[in-house]
Amino acid sequence: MPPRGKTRSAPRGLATISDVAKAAGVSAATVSRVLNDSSNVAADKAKRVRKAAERLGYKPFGPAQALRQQRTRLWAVIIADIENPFFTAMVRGIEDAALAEGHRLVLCNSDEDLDKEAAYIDLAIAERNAGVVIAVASTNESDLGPLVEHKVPVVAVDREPMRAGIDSVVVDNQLGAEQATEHLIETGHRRIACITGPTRLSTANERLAGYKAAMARHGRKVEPGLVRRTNFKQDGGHRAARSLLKARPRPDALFVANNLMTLGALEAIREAGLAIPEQVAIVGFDDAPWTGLTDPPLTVVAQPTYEMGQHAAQLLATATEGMASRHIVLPTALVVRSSSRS
Amino acid sequence: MPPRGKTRSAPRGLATISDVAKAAGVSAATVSRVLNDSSNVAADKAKRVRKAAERLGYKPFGPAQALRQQRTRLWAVIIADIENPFFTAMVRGIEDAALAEGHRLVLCNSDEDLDKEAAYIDLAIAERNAGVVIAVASTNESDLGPLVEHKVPVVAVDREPMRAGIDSVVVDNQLGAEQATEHLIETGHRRIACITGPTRLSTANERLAGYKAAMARHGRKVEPGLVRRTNFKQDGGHRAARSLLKARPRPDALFVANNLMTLGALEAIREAGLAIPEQVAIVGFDDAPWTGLTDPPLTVVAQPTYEMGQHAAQLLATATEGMASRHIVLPTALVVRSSSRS
DNA sequence: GTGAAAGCGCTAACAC
DNA sequence: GTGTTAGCGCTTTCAC
Repeated sequence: MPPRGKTRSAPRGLATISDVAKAAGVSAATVSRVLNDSSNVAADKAKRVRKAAERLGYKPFGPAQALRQQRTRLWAVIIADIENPFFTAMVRGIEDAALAEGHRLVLCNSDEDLDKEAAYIDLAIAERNAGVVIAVASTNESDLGPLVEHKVPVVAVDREPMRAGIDSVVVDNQLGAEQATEHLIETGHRRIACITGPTRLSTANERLAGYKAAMARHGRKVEPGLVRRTNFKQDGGHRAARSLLKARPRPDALFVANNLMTLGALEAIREAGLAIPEQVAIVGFDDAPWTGLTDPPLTVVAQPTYEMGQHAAQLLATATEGMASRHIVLPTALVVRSSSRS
Repeated sequence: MPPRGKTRSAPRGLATISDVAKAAGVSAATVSRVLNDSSNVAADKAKRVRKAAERLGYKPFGPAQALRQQRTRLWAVIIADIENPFFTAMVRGIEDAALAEGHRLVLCNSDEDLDKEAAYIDLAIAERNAGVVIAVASTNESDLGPLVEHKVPVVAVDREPMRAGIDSVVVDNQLGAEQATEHLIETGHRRIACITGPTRLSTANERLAGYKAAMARHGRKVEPGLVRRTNFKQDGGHRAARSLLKARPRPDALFVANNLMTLGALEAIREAGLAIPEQVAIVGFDDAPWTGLTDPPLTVVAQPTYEMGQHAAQLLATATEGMASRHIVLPTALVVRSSSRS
């Protein structure tokens, strides 16, 4: 038995296109044409259709459209950590822009896990999502191949994927890190350590590269012992900073390449009973609502997170088959507060 | 022309159910029966079907299922502020549980706006979403009627909607606020102010009620001038605290009923150059990654946010037509740090 | 136990 | 310009 009985105008369920057609005295095809203005329809009929649709509260049924057209109006947003305010602000930028384009977001939290990410990518394909915005779990290992093969438009954000030909929106991580490090050098710090993320993330590598570049430019040697790699989470930053602060001679400044890590590093410094910035200075990456209110307020490399999301949505909305890939690199800005200088 | 040519096994697009049927030498109906184990199928045939499906990488096409069954596997999550870590942690709880149940989340940010919320509710209905988790924009004005009428299962979280018969997951806001206020009283504060949210939010009202209850129980008069209502955002907390701190005699303690507001209040206290907790103590509502690292570390009423999300998902997954509504009230916990006592 | 057939709501090709 | 028709992929009767 079909889900509902024979077509009828009784308003139990939602109005369908043929309800509207009947009410307007035209065919379903004409209703479709009017509502998608895909072809010329006589003005009076068009008006009747619109009025009927309005009156019946007609909304086209997404799944039916999707079945017919083999694509939905849903964008999958695959991010690595939904609890990181950085991604959250970005998602908000995507959402605002998506809404304007008539798209909705399916939220996918890959949790920095390649398997979970792959599963979400498969789902996006199986469900014929109209596009995917992804902050890859790994620059080298994340496999965007299936998306490309199935012609699902993809935009990479924050983290640059290995694969060529993918639209992307990132910030100039290296320059941002360079400025942060340079700032620490110029404020008179001698032993500057760097805490960054795993090698599989382009952001972690570029920020480390920026740190090294600044050190080199100022004739400083990069001591391997002063560079730590860990996860991009609070606990990682905490562990790395704790271990760094045990080194003798102790580092007198920390450049921490991620917002949550910075929180962890702050904890570690506090636990060690060290004064900031007198004994240890600290500069973080990415601004957040709380950076001005920590003890002391944090100097950070701010990123235009919301705008990254907007740009990503824009790229997705304008993606066209066969078009050359587009890459947007947004600038960062050093926000100096008191964690780096007295 | 149909979207794809005649059915063929060529693997350009995704495998369909009839591809699997052909490969297994059975009918599409049988494939469906096997994959949904909806009816008995001979063991050998079942095995052939499963093997074929596996080999072809077959994934049922969501929209087609949705069209047939008049419902999707998507849950709409309508929250008021995606940039608030409180909601974010909750969403994560929902997501983890949803994944386990085979559901995906469509993220909707109502932005505390009734129109945006209504639009998202309409969309959830039009798209036949399988369920809705909602933190209403207004206890009194948010209209869940359409969802109920169209039999879309709904679970309210965080904020209790007016409408009866809706499953909900909330915390004991009043008790939490009472304990926070009592703590301020017991640590010797005399003029305790309260900054809470707009009257349209049950959480704002209940937390205010808790404040008043504690004051009353200890024989304190509630001075209207020491109660402020504003939005649940950082700027609201900032403005309210700034104005409160100008009062003479000045309040010597602030109970702030929301996490972002607390950040704003902290700013205001800092700008006024007052020592915390000596000149002004402060207790916030809701814990967050940064609460232990502000200057000074914040005493807060912690909420089980992730668990709220999980419970909401559980309720949604087990919602049954005609069932009595279920209400889960989770406890809060006072986390005492140094912003309330030296 | 299993296949054939119908139809969910929609759009695009085709006729006129 | 507009109606008729077919069919997207799937599930669920119905008939055997």
